Amino acid sequence: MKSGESKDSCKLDQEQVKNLKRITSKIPDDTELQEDADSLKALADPTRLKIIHLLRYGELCVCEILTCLDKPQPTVSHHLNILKKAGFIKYRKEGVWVHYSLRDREILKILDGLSGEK
Amino acid sequence: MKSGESKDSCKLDQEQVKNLKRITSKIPDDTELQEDADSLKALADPTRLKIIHLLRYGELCVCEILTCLDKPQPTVSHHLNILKKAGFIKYRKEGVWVHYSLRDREILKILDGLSGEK
DNA sequence: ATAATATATTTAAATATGTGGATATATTCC
DNA sequence: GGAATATATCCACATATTTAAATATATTAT
Repeated sequence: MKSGESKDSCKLDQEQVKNLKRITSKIPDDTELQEDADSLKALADPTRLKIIHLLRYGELCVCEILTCLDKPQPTVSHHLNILKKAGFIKYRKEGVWVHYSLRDREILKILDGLSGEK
Repeated sequence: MKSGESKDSCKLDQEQVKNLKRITSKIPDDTELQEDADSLKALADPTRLKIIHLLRYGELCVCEILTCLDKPQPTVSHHLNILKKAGFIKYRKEGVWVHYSLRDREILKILDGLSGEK
């Protein structure tokens, strides 16, 4: 193998290289890709998806969410924390109670876009 | 603690219970939630998001994708496999070359819905 | 103050996932 | 048939994630 050649890649002709340069200039940079992946990762769990769906109809306190989820309280608290850090939900404290709600209903479009078609 | 009470949940009044029943009857069942989570998990990786973005402009063979990604070939092959299993991409063999393309442009709506707002 | 309640944090174990080297397969060319 | 090339699979390691028990915190009621 001559120097300058990569072991992993193959021979692309002039036109392909030109096409790839055009494409790569249009796609999001690595930072944005990482952020988007992190957002999706926060959604990519059945328990957390269920929480989002529950909150679609208005705010709920943790104990209400708990009764819908059939998971121990620390587990639910952990998932709420992940959704909060990702910016999908917010909370409002009222005495001992903590009421969670969606921060922005835009996520619902993503969820609705998932079911059925792909 | 009396029998019949759950340790993890708290006291909900009649109205709250009624409200929760109404809500839970509307949300997707656990099977669908799991499927949606699996789909999102397949997207929730920066390398795979980049592949989807690259394919937005038309089909590409593996070696073209390779030159855009700066990752060793087995790693890229693995990510392509995950996207294929999840149903986001398809391939077309042409001799030694394998050309990948989007199976449905609906995903692009999800990606475009991510950037910026939340 | 003490007790009871709602929620969060800590921690550890089990499982899943990303990565990449080594190797296999499959197709084309000579 | 043998060499070269494009891609896939196997495997092992490192890291991340889910789960849940134990414990802590914070608020309210007595």
